[in-house]
Amino acid sequence: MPELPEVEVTRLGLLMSLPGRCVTKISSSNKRLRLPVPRKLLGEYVLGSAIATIDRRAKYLLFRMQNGAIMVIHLGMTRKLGLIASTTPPAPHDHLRLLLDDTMELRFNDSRRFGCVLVWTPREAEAMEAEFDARLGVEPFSRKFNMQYLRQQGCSRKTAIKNFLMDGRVVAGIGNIYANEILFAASIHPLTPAGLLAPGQWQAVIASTRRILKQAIRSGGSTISDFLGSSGNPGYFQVQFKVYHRGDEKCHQCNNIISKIIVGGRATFFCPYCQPIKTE
DNA sequence: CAATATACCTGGATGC
DNA sequence: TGCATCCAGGTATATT
Repeated sequence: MPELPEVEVTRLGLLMSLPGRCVTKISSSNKRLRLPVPRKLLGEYVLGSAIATIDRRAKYLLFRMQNGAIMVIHLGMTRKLGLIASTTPPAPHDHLRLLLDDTMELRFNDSRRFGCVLVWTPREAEAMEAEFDARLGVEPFSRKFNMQYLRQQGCSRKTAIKNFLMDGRVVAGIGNIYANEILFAASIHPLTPAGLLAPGQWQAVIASTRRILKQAIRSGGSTISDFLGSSGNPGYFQVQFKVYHRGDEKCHQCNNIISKIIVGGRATFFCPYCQPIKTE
């Protein structure tokens, strides 16, 4: 389930060898992803062009082409985007394959088809990116992710802090797993209404978010070499989960039992002792 | 306007 | 063993 850290790890992996490579052939499945794959635009603006660099915004990867076009890829749920030897037989659910001039292939495999591929032409790229950017929340590692912003966004909202953190229009890149882990690290009960957080709790949210995401990126980064394999990269952060998927197990911090509840339709894990409802 | 529900999709786990 | 059912989860859209 790619959230910000997994997308960032993917980006860092691709950055090691993709910039400067020219796309020499494109094949795509006829399956519709979240949106149809823009085969025509891929042929016009990605085929025959070199990849300049790759950026990330929220959970999206932005492949900046040397001709000014931008190819946007969202990994959906399945986190399989990697460089593979072009001789490797195609796998089921390979939806996009970009052959490169060094005989490697960039393959996007998305069995559940929750991902998407977009192409912005050189002419429209700037405007599209600005519009795209405006719809998304602040990046957790940017200066905009600060107490003033969070209190201003959160003050009038009754929704649970966990839903608030997962709202991509407020903060970019936090999904269900990291929302659980961040709130444990911040000692905040996931059901606490966002509007009732005390200043110290907002500070804890900010610090914990950055710390957890950074740790996760570092742990995932240790498997970057797996990008050259065919099996995707598992990363190592899951062994560090403090609460996610640990319902009925003991809290590592206090030995009490981790609770599992449903918040906003999502499985939510927390330690009732370490994360009391408390709004100072 | 905020909050909640639903649709999209497949593979793996679980239940009978 | 095999079949049905549920669950996972990001995001756009619809509904309350």
